[in-house]
Amino acid sequence: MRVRFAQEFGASLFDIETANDLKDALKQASQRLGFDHFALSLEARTSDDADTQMLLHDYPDEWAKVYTSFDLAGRDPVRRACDKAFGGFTWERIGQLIPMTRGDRQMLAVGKECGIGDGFTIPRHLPGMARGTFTFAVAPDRSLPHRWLIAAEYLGTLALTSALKISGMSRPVALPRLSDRQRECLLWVARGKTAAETAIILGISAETVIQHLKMARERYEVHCSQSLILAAMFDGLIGFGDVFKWQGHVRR
Amino acid sequence: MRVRFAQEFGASLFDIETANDLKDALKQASQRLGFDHFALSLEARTSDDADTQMLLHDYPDEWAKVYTSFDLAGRDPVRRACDKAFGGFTWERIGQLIPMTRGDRQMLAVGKECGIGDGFTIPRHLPGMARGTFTFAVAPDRSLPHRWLIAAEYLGTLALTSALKISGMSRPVALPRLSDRQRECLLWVARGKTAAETAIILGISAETVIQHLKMARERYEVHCSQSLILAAMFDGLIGFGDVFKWQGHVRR
DNA sequence: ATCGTTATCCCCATTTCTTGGTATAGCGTC
DNA sequence: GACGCTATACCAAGAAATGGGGATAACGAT
Repeated sequence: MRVRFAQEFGASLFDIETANDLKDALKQASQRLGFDHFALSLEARTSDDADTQMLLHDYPDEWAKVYTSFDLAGRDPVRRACDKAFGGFTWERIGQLIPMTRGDRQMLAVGKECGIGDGFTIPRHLPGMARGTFTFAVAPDRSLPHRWLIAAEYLGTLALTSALKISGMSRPVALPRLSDRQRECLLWVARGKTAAETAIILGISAETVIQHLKMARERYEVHCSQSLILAAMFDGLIGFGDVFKWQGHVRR
Repeated sequence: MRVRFAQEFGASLFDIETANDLKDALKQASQRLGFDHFALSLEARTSDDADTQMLLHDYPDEWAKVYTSFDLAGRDPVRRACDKAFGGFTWERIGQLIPMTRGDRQMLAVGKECGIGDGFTIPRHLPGMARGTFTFAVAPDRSLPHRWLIAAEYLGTLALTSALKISGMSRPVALPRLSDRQRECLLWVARGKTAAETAIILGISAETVIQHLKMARERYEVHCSQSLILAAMFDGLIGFGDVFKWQGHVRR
């Protein structure tokens, strides 16, 4: 029974200490569950140094080559859907999670040509700390083992937890802190106001607003307002609710 | 068999449209899985209204009263642990996830006095959009059904997904559609590139990039790049994963 | 065959942002 | 009292975005 296997396998994961061992174990486990391929991707913000990135997979070389050389990561619909789902999703459901462009469909088609048919992807996020996905995939002529997706999701979660442990990420990085005024200015800019408009709204000089934004950018070590807004939003300093709700009525 | 039950129950969740129906269903399901209590908490940032907060539970009145009146949410070790775990965790494992203070232990003890013994909590996050937890708990004299925690985690995830659907609702059509090129330009701008830099990256003229962005703004009926980025991100056209490197550019 | 969409390119005028400075004042801490 | 942080305000130069005009070509669908 697959669920029991997943449980036992999960227990064995706790002894794993290197990425290579993890990869081997995952390759075995994914096939045992009825999949042809797996891919684990983890991005964690570690203490002071750079961020940790881990990518383990047994995708066909062809696909990996196409994916990296054509910079497909930037247009991967699977990755975008990961920001919309609490739990694992089969790729046929992506269209329900996000709007699919023609290019998106084409990308999935190219994947099929390279040996990646249908897939099941598990997204996991720790705000401001880590983001990971685990994908199980089957060859184009085969179908997903729907009965065992629960076991697969469990296993994927454990794999990501293990990967997080391996990547040596225990301490959270200190988030940049903005002053109240800085955040306030940032929020109005995120709402689409210019610095001058924000100044009127807050009842201060436009130069001051510019100064606050300047300081905020310095703290986040970015050099444009777009990056500042997205970084602050990623860290939870501002949210879509803050940005959209003030508009009074529904955007859609 | 519990896993099959969880699957069937999960399917039934998709028809639920109100929080009350969800609560009734979850009460039944949690008991069927061998738990005494459940609690679902969801903070979602939707376009409708303000931020949505949903709290469904069948905890003893006493505990609910203590929890809210003493504002324990701010110092709840379970909540803190939720920021550290990719998957569900039993409360006995909290100490491995976060440092436990005396006050933390005391809080769990108070919970026991109110009828909440051991628990299993499932944390789920969608950066910038939603944060939710689902907890299964048993009475102080009973122990968690460890064999069915996999089914429980699956069920909890579906419940959170359902809650998100209920709170956000309204996913009609009318999503502005961007062409692939427009989206591509938008993505690079969201990554902090200027139009000129984007032009070099894409191998086209800067004027063309500006034109694509112009068209994209018109389709979304906004007049600045900030609003365009946020709107596109809200719709899932681009995601945090797309923005924060996967190409070697590190956000510190 | 025409229409709509997409992608590409160009010009111009104006506004806004970004970066580099400087400066005063209040507030709390050591 | 000195120090650090915050909020406020100003100046100047250059880079970038925005909004208003254009145009050509390829492609697919009606």
